[in-house]
Amino acid sequence: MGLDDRKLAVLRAIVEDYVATQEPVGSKTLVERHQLGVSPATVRNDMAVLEEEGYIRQPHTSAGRVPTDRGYRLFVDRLSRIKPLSPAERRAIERFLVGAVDLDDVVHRTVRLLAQLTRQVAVVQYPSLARSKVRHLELVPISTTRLMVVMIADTGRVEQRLVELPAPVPADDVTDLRRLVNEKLVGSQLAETPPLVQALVDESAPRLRPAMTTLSTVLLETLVERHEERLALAGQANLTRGGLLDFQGSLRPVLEALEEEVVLLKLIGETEPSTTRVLIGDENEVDNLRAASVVSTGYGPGSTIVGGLGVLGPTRMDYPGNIAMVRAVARYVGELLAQN
Amino acid sequence: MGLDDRKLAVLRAIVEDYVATQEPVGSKTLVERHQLGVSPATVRNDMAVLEEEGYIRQPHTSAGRVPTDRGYRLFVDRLSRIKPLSPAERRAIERFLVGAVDLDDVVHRTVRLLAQLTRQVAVVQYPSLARSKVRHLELVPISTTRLMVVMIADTGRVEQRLVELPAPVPADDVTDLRRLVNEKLVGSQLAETPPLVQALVDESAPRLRPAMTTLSTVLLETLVERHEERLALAGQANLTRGGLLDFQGSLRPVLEALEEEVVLLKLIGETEPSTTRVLIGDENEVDNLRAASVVSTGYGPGSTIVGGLGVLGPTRMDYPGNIAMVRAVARYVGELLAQN
DNA sequence: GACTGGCACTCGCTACAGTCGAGTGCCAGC
DNA sequence: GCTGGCACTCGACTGTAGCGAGTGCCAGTC
Repeated sequence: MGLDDRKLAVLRAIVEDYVATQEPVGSKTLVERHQLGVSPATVRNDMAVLEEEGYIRQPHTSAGRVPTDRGYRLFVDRLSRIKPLSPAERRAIERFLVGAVDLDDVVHRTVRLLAQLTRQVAVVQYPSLARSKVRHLELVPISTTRLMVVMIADTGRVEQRLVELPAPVPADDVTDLRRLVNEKLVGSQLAETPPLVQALVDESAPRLRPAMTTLSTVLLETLVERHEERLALAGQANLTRGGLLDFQGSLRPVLEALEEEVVLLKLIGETEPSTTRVLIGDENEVDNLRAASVVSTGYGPGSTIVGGLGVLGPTRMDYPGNIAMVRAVARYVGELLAQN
Repeated sequence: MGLDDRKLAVLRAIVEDYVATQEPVGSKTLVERHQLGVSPATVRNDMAVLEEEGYIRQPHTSAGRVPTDRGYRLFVDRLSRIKPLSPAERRAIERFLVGAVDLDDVVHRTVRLLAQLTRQVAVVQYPSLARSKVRHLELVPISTTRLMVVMIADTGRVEQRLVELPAPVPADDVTDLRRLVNEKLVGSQLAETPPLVQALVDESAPRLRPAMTTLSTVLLETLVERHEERLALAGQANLTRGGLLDFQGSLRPVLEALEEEVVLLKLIGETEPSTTRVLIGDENEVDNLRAASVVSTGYGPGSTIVGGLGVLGPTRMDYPGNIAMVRAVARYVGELLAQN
């Protein structure tokens, strides 16, 4: 494990060159491009050690070296500093996000912005319902036995569901139902509503009981259990950059994984708060994405986190740059949400 | 132009074989696989004519023949019968679509179903707002100067927008506003609302005038002018089937085109009612999709049309099969919508 | 002891030649 | 008008050879 400073410098140089050129890098070109102050032969010795330790490998005997997942990991953890954004990028972010009129708009703009800045596939999770509070519940009668439930969350998210009532409910009763659910649920965290919803049924007048029961089932189902999470995706065309070299020639598995919302949520769904997470190659547990890396972070108004966002690309990506972008975009989005 | 029956049969055989095998088809294999009742030499003569007329071409001298866009066009128009669905497919459609709880659900299930059945990229347009009628407008006060406008359309579509009011509006006034907009707009076709919305401003009491003006602007903006159209996409991974042979080796342009909602809408946005539209290769006007074909149709409850859906794939696709699928799915979705 | 220059070796890439065979166009004959 | 036959084309594949980038190792130097 004894990697002295120069060996680390060599690894850094290899990663940087490989990311830039997309070609295995050899000892000679390495000393030419970076001022390592030693000869190619020395670098070769260092490379041999790095290879033994599993940080780099040779695609075939007598080709240059390529970083392994482990090498990228070391690079990200210890050898790179987050690249500050250029003024142009900073401006792009601001310009892109002002003028968003509602949450949908914010999410869509964000995901496109991120895809454009990083030139990778971008993913943005809508603010998680589980982390949202109920701001208002509206019941709109569609017919006497049909109700449209519209839930507005404090994060700006709006969900609706059609409810089929067991029996006709007069308009006055709908008013009562509306008052009751709002009194009870507004302001509460969605993840914690189940007991409240249950109480709602227990406490409501017998007259309202059947309707309330149905309503509560739907509320629980839609808002808490079911496909509560949504996300937006952009920049899939970026996967085709770098010819077919990345992803060993087949985009298939990657495209398939991108169609699975569950998979993506697991990847960018925030775990630890406010740090930027980097998953490199094998580290993520999706088989189809063994050749991909993910950079993600949480976002939200102020210091709270309501959802995740990130980018996905080949392991051979510009980590410092992408990490910087993801963070910056997350911060801007957070500010935007805080304003509402 | 004089193509006798046998020449047409040869063309049909070429298309079918090429679609199935993905390889240029020669005269000998053709007579072996189809009972044409003539010798390879004769077929060769016919092929020469077909080539002269532009229906087929040779990738290189002395290879087999491949249909041109023009050849596919003739095939679709005159040489193919729509393939009836297999019972399994029929069942798959039914099973997939029952249990959809709301419009979002219907659209998502539909697009996945279509992608799975056809093994192509599927696109489903949400019911167009322009073709929807207003069922209900809800105004939810978020704060004294903020209003959430929720519009529920008869097609099940729900749109919301945040409105920033010029001055605080008391709760009673909100009630009045709600009553007014609903009285005026419910039941009207969205495309025809602009004059109604204008009238709304003119007729409202001076006290409500400022709020109503803002409200009307937003209504017009969101519901009529702006991104009124939405769509869902699935099956992009299917583009990678057939190796890199389709799309001459580069998915890039296709993936890019698929990210442009406007482009897709133009492709599947219905024009003539209720017919199935087939655009082959060059026929569609998007440069990036010159190598792709689109099969699309309109759908809606009963005989009205509220949106479009379709599939996109290489020109070398199973037209009869895909046409059948697209039609069948559109019909089922229409029935589903009619039930609501 | 660490670094360096030199050297033999590996091996993928490219170019080139040769062969194979699927497929064609044409033509004479039925 | 169809057919069998035939010469021809040309891409795909195979094998060989040379090139060159890159390596590992070793002996020599500071």
